[in-house]
Formats: sequence, C-alpha cells, structure tokens
Amino acid sequence: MHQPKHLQDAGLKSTLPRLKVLELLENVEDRHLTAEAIYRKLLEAGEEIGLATVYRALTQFEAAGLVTRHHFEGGQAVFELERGLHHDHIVCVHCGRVEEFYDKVIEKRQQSIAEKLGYTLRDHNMTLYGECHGPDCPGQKKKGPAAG
Amino acid sequence: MHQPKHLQDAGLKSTLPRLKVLELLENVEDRHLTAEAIYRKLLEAGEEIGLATVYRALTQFEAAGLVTRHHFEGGQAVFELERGLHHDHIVCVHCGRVEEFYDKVIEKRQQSIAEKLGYTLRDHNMTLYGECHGPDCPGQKKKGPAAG
DNA sequence: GTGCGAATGATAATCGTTCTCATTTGCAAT
DNA sequence: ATTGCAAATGAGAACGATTATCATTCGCAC
Ligand SMILES: [Mn+2]
Ligand SMILES: [Mn+2]
Ligand SMILES: [Zn+2]
Ligand SMILES: [Zn+2]
Repeated sequence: MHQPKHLQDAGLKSTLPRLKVLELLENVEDRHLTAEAIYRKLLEAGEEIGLATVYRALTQFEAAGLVTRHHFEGGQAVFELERGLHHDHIVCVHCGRVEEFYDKVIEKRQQSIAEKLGYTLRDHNMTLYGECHGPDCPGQKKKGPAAG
Repeated sequence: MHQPKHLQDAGLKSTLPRLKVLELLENVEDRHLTAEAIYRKLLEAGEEIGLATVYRALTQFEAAGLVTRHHFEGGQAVFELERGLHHDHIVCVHCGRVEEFYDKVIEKRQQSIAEKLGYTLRDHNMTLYGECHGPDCPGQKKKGPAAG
C-alpha cells in the first residue's frame, strides 16, 4: 500500500478516478496491463469509472513519466508503472507471459549503431517473442502417461 | 524489371492485382511502404485496384514469405519485399526515413537472453528511433546566415 | 457554501484493417 | 474458342482500439 500523492507532484490534479487507476497499477500483481484490463479490474473492485477516463488517465500518466506504454503484438497497448529502470521485454507467444530484462551490451550497441548510421538515438523498442515453458502455458504439449 | 512468376511457386494463383502489387514492391525506390501508400501508387500509375485487395495480397504474401510486415510507430503497418536477409530498422522521428542494419552481437545476445529466461526464441522486434541529420529532414533547425 | 475551470463518462467518431457478398476472373476441361 | 466453377476482386459495411464531443459533475480556491 503506497500512498499515491504523486499526482500533484506530476502536475496533475488529484481526482478520484486518477487515484484509482494509479492505486491499481501500484498494487496489482501483473505489471503489464491493457487499458481495458485496468478498466475491468476497477469495475470488478466495485469502482465506478469510464473506459475513456482510464485511457485519459494513462495518457496523462505517460506524459508525466509515471507510466510507460508498450505496443506488443496484438492490437492493444499495455501500460506499466514506471520504476525508473529501463528494460525490455520477452513475451510468450502462447500464454502472453512477460519477463523483463536489461542488457547493457545491447543498449550500447544500439547507441553505436545509431551513431554509425548518422542518427541521434532517442528511443528504441525491443521485444522478444518466444515460447515459455511454464507448466500452465498452453504451448506445452502435455505428454500423457500413455501414448494417445 | 524482374519477372514476378514467383506467385505460383508460392502457392498463390497468379492474378492481375497480385502481380501489380508484387511488381510495385520490386521496382519502387522506398522499400518500406504502408498498404495505403502501395494502393495510392498503383492508382497514380493508372492501375485499377481496391484497397481491400492490396491488404489481402500483402497478407497472403506475408504468409507465403514473400513480404515482411513491420509495426513502427504511428498506426499503419509497413511492408517490404523479403530478401532473405534478416535485419532491423532505425526510423527518423522527424522525417520517417528508415535505415536497415544487422548486428550479429545483438542477435546472439537476444538468443542467450531468451534461453536464460527459459524461453525458446521465435521472433523479435527491434526498432530504433532517432533524429537523422539529412538536409531535407524537418528536424534540422535551419540556421539562417543572420540570427532570427 | 459559491463559483468556475478542469475532469468525467456515455456515446459518437476516427483510423487502420478485415469481412461480406454480389460480380468478375483465372484456368482447366471440353 | 466456349463453358463451368472455384477463387479472387472491390465497394462498402463492420470491426476493434483509441480519441473526441459535450452535457454533467468534481476539485478546490475564495
Ligand atoms: Mn516492463
Ligand atoms: Mn527493412
Ligand atoms: Zn507461455
Ligand atoms: Zn529525418
């Protein structure tokens, strides 16, 4: 339970819907959520909020640096609470599980590639897609004890 | 002027609209085009084709391995003719210019990161965003001879 | 408590892309 | 060259994600 007074510091008026979205992002287990998932979870928690407001709040949080938006495969953007530590992602193509990683060698190489090509690097998107081998992942063909 | 007989080889019936799209991709200067850009160019060239057909052709070409689809920033997907050589991209945030590159160190590192995290790597997306310094790029603040 | 500009939320609109379906095409067998 | 028919086309409707509109409500300084 953090105390999300961050809003005023970020130049945003502290309103109830915004606090609800921020609180959810701070306390939910899965860091990477679509706007609709956030909306649904708030409704399930008995909160009264509109989807448009969730989108607006997330966009404002992003502009304020409180939240990061990612575009993985599959239409919907996902949002995560910013923790100040840059990282990239690997996503399971079967179950959608997301892991984070940071690789200094890659980051440096990206920088020097940009320079070599005459660009000033401003940002990058690196997402790996693979098959996780978690027991709950539908990508794991379950070998029954007898051949079937 | 290539001879795009590739279609039958790829298991696709050789139809006029498909040939037109493929021919354009083979002969156009800019490798990376949106579906609408392709559609527009064909119309400008006097061809008669529908946007839905362009989308369909590109999707089929992608499934057949003739074309690759990328999702850079900004809504529209871009397509490019496959040349068999994997590469990644750097895109200018001002003028949209695209350069390609391939970095063996990064590719290897992606593989070992995936392994370390327990994934079997299947694909990846790496796009760098930066400011190019081309003379025509609107990101270049034109310094006039006198201070303004 | 009042007042007012900012925020909200229901809904319409937008944008890129895919789907529907009546018409046309490619092509193989006559 | 015809014919036949499944596959392809294209105009427009439909779709999913996100944003815009606008009447109502809220946050907050007085
Ligand atoms: Mn993350
Ligand atoms: Mn390319
Ligand atoms: Zn998985
Ligand atoms: Zn540029």
